[in-house]
Amino acid sequence: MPELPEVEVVRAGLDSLVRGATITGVQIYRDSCVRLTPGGPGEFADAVDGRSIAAVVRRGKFLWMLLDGDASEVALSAHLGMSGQFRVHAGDAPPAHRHCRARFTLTYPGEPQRALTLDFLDQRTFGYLHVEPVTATADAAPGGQGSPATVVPHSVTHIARDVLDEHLDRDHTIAALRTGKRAIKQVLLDQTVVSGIGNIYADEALWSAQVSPTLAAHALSHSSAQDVLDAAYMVMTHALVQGGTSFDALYVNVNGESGYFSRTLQAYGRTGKPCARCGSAIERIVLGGRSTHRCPNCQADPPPLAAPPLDAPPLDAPNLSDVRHAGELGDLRL
DNA sequence: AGTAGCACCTGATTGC
DNA sequence: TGCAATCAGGTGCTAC
Repeated sequence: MPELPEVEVVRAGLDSLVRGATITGVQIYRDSCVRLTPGGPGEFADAVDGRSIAAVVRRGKFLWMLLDGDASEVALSAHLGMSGQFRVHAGDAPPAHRHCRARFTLTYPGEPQRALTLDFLDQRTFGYLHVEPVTATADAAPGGQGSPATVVPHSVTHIARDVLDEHLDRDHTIAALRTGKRAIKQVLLDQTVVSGIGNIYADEALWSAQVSPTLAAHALSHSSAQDVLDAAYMVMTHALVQGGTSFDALYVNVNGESGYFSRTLQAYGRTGKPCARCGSAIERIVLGGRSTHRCPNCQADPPPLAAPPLDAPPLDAPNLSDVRHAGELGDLRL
């Protein structure tokens, strides 16, 4: 399932391929893939046809193309849901795939020979496209004073900055993670607290920080909250680097089940297998209707006051200085 | 205000 | 073998 690292891989791939292109054709194969647009697919197609793509931007799992046009700037927003993919075809495009929900024809001003076909595929149809105005905001994250001005689509204004965002208000995020009666895992999945964390990486971050997913947020210590946030950063960072290395420029694959990161998962999906730290069997519980995986020993609830030493070697954080977020329009190479 | 629960949807897997 | 039930997931909406 696409979470922040996978979406960033898609964003980077799309940005390198479609920036500067003009949308000269739109086909919608499944009307319901267009959402949050009152006029439906017709309005969507009319709004994006003829516009050029200035950049591909992301916050958390929300992705959008900034469109230049003669009217005010708008965004072609996309959410990949559980199974969304973008695929780019150079030259003659094959017939639309069975799961293709929308197809865009792209041309390049001054390069009449150059054209691309951009397909939006989505097997499970939780993903969607829409077109909407962008909004300048000091910071979409609640309480994030002092962050630089940012332009985000209207539908993204309530989404917090993500774990990899250098302007994430760390103190505010830690405080938010320690607020409320909800289990800490449910707070981690709340995209208005901190964005980009999905079910898989929430389990991984909590395993790494040795925090029980069922612990009430208000019972989380300040240092444990720091550990959880740091662990989320590490897990996301390593996934991003692995995803980036396997990325094919003309096949922008975000199918989480392709598993480029699954081999390094320590908790998610490992029910019954030994914990890499202590050997206890990883257990599966249901929390908020979502499957949750934890080590019953080193993620005991309540957590041990003195955490046992880590056997696993510490992770080194790769350099993320070239990961681009909303409002930052530099080049990116993975 | 904060929280819980459900709808949305398809394909793979499991159970009978 | 074939059918039915279950499961997976993120987000937005509604209800409490």
